[in-house]
Formats: sequence, structure tokens, C-alpha cells
Amino acid sequence: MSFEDNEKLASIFETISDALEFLNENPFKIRAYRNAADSIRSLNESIVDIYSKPNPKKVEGIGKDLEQKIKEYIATKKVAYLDELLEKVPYTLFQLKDIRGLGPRTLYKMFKRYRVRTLEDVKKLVFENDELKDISLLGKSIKKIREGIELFEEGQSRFPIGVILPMAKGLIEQILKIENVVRAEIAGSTRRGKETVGDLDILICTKDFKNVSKALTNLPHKQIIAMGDTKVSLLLFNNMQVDFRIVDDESFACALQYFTGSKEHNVRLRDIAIKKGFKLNEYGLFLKDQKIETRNEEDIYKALGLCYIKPTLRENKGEIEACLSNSLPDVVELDDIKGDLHVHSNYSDGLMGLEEIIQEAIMRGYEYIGITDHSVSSYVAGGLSVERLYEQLNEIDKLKFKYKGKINILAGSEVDIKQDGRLDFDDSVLKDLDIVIASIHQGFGNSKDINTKRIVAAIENPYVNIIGHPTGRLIGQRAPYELDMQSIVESAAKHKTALEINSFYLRLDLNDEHARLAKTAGAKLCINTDTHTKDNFNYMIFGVLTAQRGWIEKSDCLNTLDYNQLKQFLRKR
DNA sequence: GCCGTTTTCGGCCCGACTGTTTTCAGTCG
Repeated sequence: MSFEDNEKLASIFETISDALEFLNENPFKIRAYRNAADSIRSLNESIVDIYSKPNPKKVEGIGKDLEQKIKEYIATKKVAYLDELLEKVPYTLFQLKDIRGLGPRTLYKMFKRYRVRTLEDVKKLVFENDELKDISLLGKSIKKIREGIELFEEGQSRFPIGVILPMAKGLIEQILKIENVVRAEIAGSTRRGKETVGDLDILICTKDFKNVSKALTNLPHKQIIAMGDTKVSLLLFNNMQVDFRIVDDESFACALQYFTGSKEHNVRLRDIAIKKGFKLNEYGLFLKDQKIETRNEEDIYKALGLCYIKPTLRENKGEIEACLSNSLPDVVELDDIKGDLHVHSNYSDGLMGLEEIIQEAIMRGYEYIGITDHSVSSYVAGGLSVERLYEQLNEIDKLKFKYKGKINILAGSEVDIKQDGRLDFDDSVLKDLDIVIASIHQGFGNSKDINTKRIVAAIENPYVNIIGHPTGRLIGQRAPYELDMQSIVESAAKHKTALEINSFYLRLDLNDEHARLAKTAGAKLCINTDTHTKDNFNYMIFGVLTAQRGWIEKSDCLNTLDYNQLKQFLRKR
């Protein structure tokens, strides 16, 4: 089954939507194209199959017009309307809309008046002119755009969750010390656990708007971007923007819901509210002119006839439908995790000794811990030779005895998958291990086909239990190697090999979407930290958030099993 | 451009802030 056409068509509709935005078209038409793109992306079958039938079934967000365009695409592999639009708006402009302070309207004016097409053109225009009266840009706007371009070029417009979350928690502590602040909560995409975050949103509860907003500007910052009674935006020294929203106690629940988003989820929620005769905004839930009491977010969802939806699921990716059909997943929580199965010791490139790891795991209340150092091919990571591996196994055997009753120790290895798909250790060695993780650490430049074959070969190996960081990406640093993920998840399900959700915050690999794909195929997931230092154990939360975003339940995970069930799964043959 | 058990037309989420406006457009979330 191939979804290539779904992705292509979705991206065509998305581009049309972008182009219409530049052309200042009807905002609802713009949204209609974007909705159609989202809807096509979330389909479980090929859009071509659906519309090749004489009486195609209804697809959400696709009406008469778009159905015609889909049929045109099926017949000609293109949509002429897009080409028409691209005559009016150069494609190069689309990449520039992420520049802060420079929206589609201004960009299009720049194009019409000054023939601006590329980043270089924009830079030339705004850095060589202190004002552009004919497109209503005077000093302050020009300055903002210049700053936006600098940020854009630094490529720091998004920050990894592993950096943002600890920082956000630190900010909350400071805010709670401000006089008259009753409550402060993280909102926005940080609360939804997205892998990277653009701006940090923080919601503050107080009655004293004036003084609190003023006090917020005393937090360390590089620049004040905006300052009103209900909203303060600061640019921090690391170029991260924090938006503080200030609300009173009565509005807090609705404001928290509203500012947590996502935008798409909220649009759906408001739509449901309207249909039931309510009005929902950041200030409250209203029936006619009467405000309904909402003490917490649960009250809001309940009033709308929905069950409570956790922040990590609020992406309008089917959670509302699932709620209505009583099939919302009960997603895995940090407390469900019974052990970490991917840990490096100082036998390879970890910093902790074996006992240190074990004691840390006991301290964290784990039922089991897997020691999985690198194999021989990972030279740089101090990969273990067969001899050294058996030395380690001996030491672990003694520790198993010493810590009996306190924790179960699994002796294993993170074995390299070689270029030809064979593993670094022979099966005769692997059979002596309690747990085997197979990972790719070299040969990232191979073709999609070769990469997929390598991983599938490892999945099929009767001794391999988990595929480590399956796509190899490092957020902001290294793109994932190309894979046919559908084949991989299907094969993993068939051969009872789990796929890892690596919790290291630059990996988060599998990501949320792939995790959901794996779950749908019936494959097991294993949320590991790939710990190298004591502190790394704390990263588990990032993997759990990613799993939640992928709709992963406790029962989909390997390391939520108790020790006996785990042992059973690990004996795959 | 989509949608509909109040509708086949007229809604579609909408408020805050900024800058350049003196009544509004653009951006953002």
C-alpha cells in the first residue's frame, strides 16, 4: 500500500493554500484547502483508490470543487490551478513566511512593488532602506523585519523540547515568586509535548494585571517584544520568545485550554461549542450571555459532551472523533514505565560503572534495567569485542546475584547493523544475551531500499528484540535516513521485534507519527533513554510525551510489562 | 471552498498587540 499520492496531493493543496494567502484571498477558502490537505494526510487508504471508484465515499473537507481537482490529479498527476497561482506568486516567497514580523501580506507587497523573490532580495530591501512608505513600512516595522531575518538566519526559530521544558519549569518558579501571582502554568506546544517549540507560552493567574505584567519585564531578557495588561512577550538571551498571558481566576481554565492549542484542535472545539449553542473563548464558556463555571479543563470538555483530552493528543488528528466514539486511547504515562532497556556503561562510551547504573535504576523505582553497550564496529563509541562482552556478562552475572530481589538486570548489547544487514555479533553470541538492540550507526547515505532491507533483516533475526533509534535523525543536525516505514512497522509486528522510541531529546526516534503508524500495524514500542550519564535517565519524559502524541497506550509498550511478561516477550522464537 | 435535523445561503474562532492608522491593516497564536 502506498500513500505517496496522498502526500503529493496534500502538499499540492497546502501550496495552493499558501499561495491564496499571499493573494489575500478569502481566509475561509485558504482554510478549506489546508483542511483538505490535513484530511488527506490522515487517511488510512490511498486517495487515488477512493476517488477511482464510481461512487467515492465522503472524505472530510473535500467537496465538489476539490473532488474535481483530485480527479484531475489522478488523470494528469497535476492540478492546473496550482500552476496558475504559481504564475502570480513565486514559489521562493513561500520559504520566507517563517520570518518573524514579516507576513504574507507584506511579502506580497514587496514582491509586487519591488520584485522581491528571495531571502537575499528581502535583506537588500530592508537593510538598505530605513523606510518604505509606499508599502506602509516605517522605521519600527523595518527594524522588526530586520530582527526577524537575523533570527531566521540563525536558524534558531525552534528549540528542542529537552531544552525548553527544563527552562520553562525554571521560569514558572520565578513567576510564582511575583507578588499576587496565584498560579502559573506552561501552555502551548510545550505542554503538548511537541519535539520542538517555537515560542514558549506561559499562563499566569492573578487579579493584579498591571503590577504583574510590569514585574514580568523584570525577568532577564534581551528585548521586550510586546507589553500590555494581558500579554507580555519577551525575547530571552538565547533568542527564545516567551509569551506570558495574564488572566483572572475565573477565566483560568478556559485560557489554559485555549493557549494550549493546538489551533486546529481549538477550531474544532469551538465549532462543537457553537453547534451546542455555546460560545467558547479564552475568557470562558458562555451559554447565551451566561458564563458557565469551569473550574478546570475537564469541565470544559464535559460541558461540550466530550471526554477529557490530554494536551499531547490535541492536534486535531482524530482525537475528537475518537472521543465521540469512545475510543480515545488511554495513553502511556511516565509512571507506567517499569524499566529502561537501553543503557550504556563505561565498558563502552557511558560514564557510569555497572553498579552505579543499577543503584540509580533502583533509586528510580525500576523493576528491571537493561545494560546494552555498543558492539565492536562502533569504534568511536568504544564498542565491545566478543571477549570484552563476555567479561561484562560475567560481571553482570555476579551483580544479578548481589541485587536479587531488588532489581532484575538484563545483560545485553546494542549491536550494529552492518551495511549488508548482518549484525556485528554472530547468533552464537547473541543467544547468550538477555536482550538485543540492533541499531544503525554507519552508512547513512544509502538508498531507501538498502536502508529498509538492512533494518528488516535485523527485525527478522530471531535474537533481536528491539530496533534502536530506527530513523537515525538528530533534530536540527542530521536528517533521518530514508526508510520505507510501512514495511518496517509491518515486519516488526510480524516478527515480534519492538521499535524504540529513543527519548534523547534530539532523537525522539521513532517520532510521534511513526510511533502511531507502528501501533496501527500492531508493532510493540519500547521507550528507552539511551543513557550515557546519570542525568540522562531524566530524559524518559520526552520519550513518553512523544509516545503519547503517537497515541501509544501502556499495552503497546514493551517496558511497561512486568518482569515475567517482559522475559516472555524477549524469548521471541 | 466546505457545510447543513434551525440553513442550499451565509456562516466559517476571534481577540490582543503593534504600527501607522485618526478607524484600520497586518501579524500572531
